[in-house]
Amino acid sequence: MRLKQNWIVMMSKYSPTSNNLLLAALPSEDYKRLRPHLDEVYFTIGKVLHPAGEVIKDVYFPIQGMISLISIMEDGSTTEIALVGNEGMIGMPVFWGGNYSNNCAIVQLEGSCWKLNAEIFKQECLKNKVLQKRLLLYTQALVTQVSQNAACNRQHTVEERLCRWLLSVCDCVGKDNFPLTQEFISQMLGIRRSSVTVAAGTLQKAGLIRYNRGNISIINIKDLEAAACECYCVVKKEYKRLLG
Amino acid sequence: MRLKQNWIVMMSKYSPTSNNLLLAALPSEDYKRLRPHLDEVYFTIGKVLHPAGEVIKDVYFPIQGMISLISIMEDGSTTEIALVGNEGMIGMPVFWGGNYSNNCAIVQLEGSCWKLNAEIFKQECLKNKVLQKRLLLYTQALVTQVSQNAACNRQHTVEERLCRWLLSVCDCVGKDNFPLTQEFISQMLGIRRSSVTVAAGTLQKAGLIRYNRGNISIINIKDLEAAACECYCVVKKEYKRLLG
DNA sequence: ATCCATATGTACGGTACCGTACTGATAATT
DNA sequence: AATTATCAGTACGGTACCGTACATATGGAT
Repeated sequence: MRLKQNWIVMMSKYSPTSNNLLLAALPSEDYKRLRPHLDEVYFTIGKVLHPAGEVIKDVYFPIQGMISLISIMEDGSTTEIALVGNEGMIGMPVFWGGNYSNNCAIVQLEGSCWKLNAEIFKQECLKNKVLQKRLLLYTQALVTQVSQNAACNRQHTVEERLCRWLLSVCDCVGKDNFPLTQEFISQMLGIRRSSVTVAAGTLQKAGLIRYNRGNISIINIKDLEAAACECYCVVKKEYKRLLG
Repeated sequence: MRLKQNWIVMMSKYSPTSNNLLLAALPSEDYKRLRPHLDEVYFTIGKVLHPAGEVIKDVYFPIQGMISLISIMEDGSTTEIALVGNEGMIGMPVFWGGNYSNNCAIVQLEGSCWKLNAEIFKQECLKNKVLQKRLLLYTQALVTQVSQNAACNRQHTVEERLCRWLLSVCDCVGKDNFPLTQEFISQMLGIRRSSVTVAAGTLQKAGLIRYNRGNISIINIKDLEAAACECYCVVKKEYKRLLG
């Protein structure tokens, strides 16, 4: 509850209309036309925005917080495919034309989104060149992230990947501390919970992070970057190039 | 040389104009307008169509053969991100607007492509709704494949992944035997060459495949599917749904 | 026919991570 | 204050895969 109030205070620092970067890039007349259809909704951790394989009824533009796209295998094992913050959008298959995908979208760090009916979004995409262009660039950014994940999962150690992931989360929410249990992280990285404990313990001993019962703080971001695999920088750089 | 002649014989079975499925989906007037700009080029194994990080000058529409998108890490290790055959296109970053990406496109199985100047392609994309729609659907198919790879690399064994990969190659080129060294396969799967030897040996003993000095034959496709991870079917099904 | 380059098979110690289980700490509930 | 639930730390045998090295097979060149 305290956390949520903190967030309301933080909100006042931002524009009251929109701080999703995709929406913010729209010309104001486009935005005005869309505005009546946008509902601000607040989601807490664990909320599934899009279950895998179900037709997407609404798309979401994150304002703060963090949402993960997750692959769930037949045996129930999970792997994070991509991480989406206020630079992006949840529901890209609507833009792409497939209307749904095999991944599920789940809230990792609570926050609010602009909710938009999928059909209205689709109509807007058809006539709005600026939006199209922006969504195509975001598509490439997303593909970059997913590609890097594919290679990273094959090539890098748990500790490197944990560092990378923490840095990404840090960028995504713009804070250096966030509530995340090791259990949750293990599901994102597709590893055992106790593997997270060991890796996080090493990082804690080295003074890079601090762990406190479901709360994690980044202490030394420079060294954390050094301990992370190259994937963090590669993706960050490409996001900057593509989305500015 | 013998192989190449075989291929020329096979060609005669296909339409002489285009058997890339993306191009084939275009209305004939669109295709006619584009046709003068399309050059048929033949590529042999190992040819790099797009180096990582270089602005893409030409896009390619495979007719036969197989092209892989590869991630190359700082230490030189490689991982296949996606596999592209005549259902797809090489050079999607031109469509997406980023103009290049961090992945490189390399020929895995020789064959020919339609080559198209990137600028002309870009102009065509701007005015051609059918092409846009088709490329967006292909985008989602590609994302599906890359996503599944990310999760697969995390969750499945070498043997499962090898089976999956062989089946994918089989679908991609429409033949049940193809020239591929274990060294090459190991680079695609991001593993040691000798790990491929062991896994392929197991499959060979089980009568699923036959290996012969750089040539691999699928003997028992049903059992190979049973030995592969679920990823093969998941991706295949989604390609069918999206691209028909 | 011989040699050589290329491809595959085998071996072996090492290690990163897994599956499982249990213990210990801290917050929430009563 | 006591109890309970949740979360983190630790342990230990097991295994899949790695790095490296060397041996063997095979097709093409001389």
